[in-house]
Amino acid sequence: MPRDGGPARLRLRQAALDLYEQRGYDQVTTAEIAARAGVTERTFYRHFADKREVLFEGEAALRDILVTGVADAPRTLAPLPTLLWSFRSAVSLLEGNRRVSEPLQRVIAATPALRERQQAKTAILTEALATALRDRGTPESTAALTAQIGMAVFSHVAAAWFLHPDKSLDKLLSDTVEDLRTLTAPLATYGPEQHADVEVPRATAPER
Amino acid sequence: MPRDGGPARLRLRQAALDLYEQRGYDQVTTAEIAARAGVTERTFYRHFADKREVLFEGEAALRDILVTGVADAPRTLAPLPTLLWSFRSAVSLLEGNRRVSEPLQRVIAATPALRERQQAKTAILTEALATALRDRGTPESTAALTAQIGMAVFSHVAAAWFLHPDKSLDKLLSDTVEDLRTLTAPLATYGPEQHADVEVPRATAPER
DNA sequence: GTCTATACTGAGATAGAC
DNA sequence: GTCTATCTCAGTATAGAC
Repeated sequence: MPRDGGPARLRLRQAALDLYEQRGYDQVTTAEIAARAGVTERTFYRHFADKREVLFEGEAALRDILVTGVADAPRTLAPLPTLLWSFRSAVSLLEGNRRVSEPLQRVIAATPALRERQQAKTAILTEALATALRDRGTPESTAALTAQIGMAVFSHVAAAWFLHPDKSLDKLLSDTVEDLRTLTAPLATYGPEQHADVEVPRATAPER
Repeated sequence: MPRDGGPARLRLRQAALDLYEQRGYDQVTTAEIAARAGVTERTFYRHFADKREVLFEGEAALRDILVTGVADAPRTLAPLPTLLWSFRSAVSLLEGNRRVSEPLQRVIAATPALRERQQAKTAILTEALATALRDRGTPESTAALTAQIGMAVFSHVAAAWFLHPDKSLDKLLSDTVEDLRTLTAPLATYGPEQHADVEVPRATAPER
């Protein structure tokens, strides 16, 4: 019997993706996936925590690349440029996996339960980036915010890349950074005092 | 039997929060929640789509406030300041619901499945803000990115508010905006050409 | 309101890789 | 020998169909 990462695990992943794509996520049972991979249902659950997790193996690989990128970035870079530097180090990983990630993203987009899981994975990745920033000296107080801004940029680039397969990731990244600069430019004049004279509607608090 | 929003629904929400807090989310069955609320398990599922949804009624109220805030913001404001303006309109909602939202956030934080759902709700809220921005003329291309940046600020403020209950939300918001300005300041010198001479590590593409 | 499919868990046993 | 992947069997609870 092969060890971890062996054929069984890989066959389960491929079987799951195939079946989810053919018939839709909720029309597929874990028993079917296991059968197609040539193992029992219980084995499926020994490899993957649940029916969704089988599609998200690749997230860990991306996370490792990005965290390593942050650790390896020039020490002179500020926090947000550090993240951008790290993103560029993942470009070839993304480009190389397009063949797999495109059908994967289609299946995820079509299934609420899978979208939920992907958002959770993104949150984990964001937290990992925040930790990586703290490890290289970014202050506690801003590491989390920086990571969130960075992930917003990254997600935006990834989304644009699926819509415009012809454009290069490098180009999309610098375009998005340009957008971010434009968006945050008006903050130069933002302050609490500036708005003190503006009528701000105060909603009365219901339940929540 | 009362209609939607009636006592039964409210009792179910309170019963679920109490039980989840006392014994932990996965140690509570929907049958128990229903019994404590004095209804059948079937009634639970008539009111809420699943075991998680019962805790997230308040998200819709927050979403309505924020979307309305965006629609009502002065037309002269740029996209991101529009969101900040909207956030200030929700301050009293948040302050008024602190008594409820604190135990709620504790339960959610302690349960992976509930955190996942909350992230999904945040994603829905982000999309609603992007749509609200588009409705007032923000270009397609930047509305989504703006909404993501805005939600990062909002989440950051909310998190800080739970850690520092003494500080005012208004103060935390302007502090966070100040942080955002500082973070994005170095982008002025960012560009693809600037990094062309820097050695960027290219990872070899595994699976994903 | 009733019935049921199926996602998921636990304990215990086997067997091959090291 | 240990470790780990796999299977068997039995069970519970969620959520959807009727």
